[in-house]
Amino acid sequence: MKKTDTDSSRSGARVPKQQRAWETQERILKAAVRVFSERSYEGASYRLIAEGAGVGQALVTYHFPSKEDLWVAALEWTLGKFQNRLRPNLEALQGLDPATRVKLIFQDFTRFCAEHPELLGLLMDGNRRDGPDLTRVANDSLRPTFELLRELIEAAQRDGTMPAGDPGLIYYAMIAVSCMVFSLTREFEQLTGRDPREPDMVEAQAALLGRLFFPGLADADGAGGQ
Amino acid sequence: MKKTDTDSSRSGARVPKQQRAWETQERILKAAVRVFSERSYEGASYRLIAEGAGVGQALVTYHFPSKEDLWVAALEWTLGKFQNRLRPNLEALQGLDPATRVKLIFQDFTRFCAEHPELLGLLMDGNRRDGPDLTRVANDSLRPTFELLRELIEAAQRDGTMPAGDPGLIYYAMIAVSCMVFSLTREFEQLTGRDPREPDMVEAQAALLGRLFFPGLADADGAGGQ
DNA sequence: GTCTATATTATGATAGAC
DNA sequence: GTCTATCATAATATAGAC
Repeated sequence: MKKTDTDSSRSGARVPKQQRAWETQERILKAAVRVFSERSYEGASYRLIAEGAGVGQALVTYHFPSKEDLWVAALEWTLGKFQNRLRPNLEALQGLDPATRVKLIFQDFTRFCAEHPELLGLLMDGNRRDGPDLTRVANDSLRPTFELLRELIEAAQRDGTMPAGDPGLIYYAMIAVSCMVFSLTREFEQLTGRDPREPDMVEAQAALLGRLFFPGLADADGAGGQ
Repeated sequence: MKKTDTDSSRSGARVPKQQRAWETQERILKAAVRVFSERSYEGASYRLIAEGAGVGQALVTYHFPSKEDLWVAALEWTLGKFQNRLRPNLEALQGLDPATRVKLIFQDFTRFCAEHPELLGLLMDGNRRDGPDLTRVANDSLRPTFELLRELIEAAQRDGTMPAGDPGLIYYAMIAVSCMVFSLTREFEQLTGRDPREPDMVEAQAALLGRLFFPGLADADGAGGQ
């Protein structure tokens, strides 16, 4: 966001202001993600977020002048967390065939969604409003990963290791299977008596995703399929 | 909701009050579903809903004393629409094997979701709040359909015509594939250039659902696969 | 059943001291 | 960068006339 602090070298023992500011921003973002997720975009208020971050309300407005700004930052922060997790995986998987790569990436995304159920809520809130912000997030943050995976999916389809169908629809179907049950937790608990976030359920969900989208692939990875 | 108006037979040409009230309630519910869907639970206001229904704000409060009441009514109204569509299908499909029945029911649900993308938003809003209302809706409106389909899924798994895995997770995976892309419309449009609600995309989505969850079943129904 | 008017509270955003 | 105080607006809900 701000960046470029030449930092403590000149001012001796004093804690550099920019660094304090950055820590504050992180605390605000963390609280913002939680509140946006619990109460939706419109239900989240500067006051609640400031309270959650342990700062004054006006300070939140200082760092994120409008609510939309704060929402974009919160979403990009969450997406960034997954990108940081995806990057090393992509390198480690480079030798493998396309289908296996897609499979392992989405199975990891499933685990990520279990730990970060807030992501889907943030995205759905963005899809309700019509502003230009979602467009920006989609093109800047979502598109690169989407294009990469779409190409892998198409390659896997040519190999015959993934089902036929529009790659965009398949991509979104995998996203859906990965994350939706973790955003309908209460409902699922009410109907089945089980919490989908329990570790064995998460692994069962990852295994199911593998079985659905990669029926021809051996269930190779550690997590057994129920 | 109210019912029992002995009606015009006695009072001549006068329009019975109860019937007017019921029509008003329907107009309110229709507007409520739209506003809840566009602005989420917290962002929807009595004023906006009243405006959309063409009535005064206080009249909405009269028919639905609290916002939660209105949300429950809006959700149950939407769920009722699908139930009414499901019921005749269930009878017509009675002779068929379990897998085919599940498949056709969910493919119809996919089409329903394309026409009613508001459903997922309503449910997700309910899953954020913790009140007793979602519990009530889950047990009263969701559970019967869930139990019915869960049993069919289990039967299809015994036949070997559906993949292995926790039936609850599979049920929610099918729900996810059916409806999520229609609630992330703007994102999908931005990334792929196509509107998932276009008729051919809806049918492609229904066909994909069939291919994913019923790989052993012939693509029998009218809608061709991609 | 439907309306107008209003009480009360909370919101997003700003001003200005430090 | 962070705080306290405040403005203008909009929210849910209620009261009372018709």
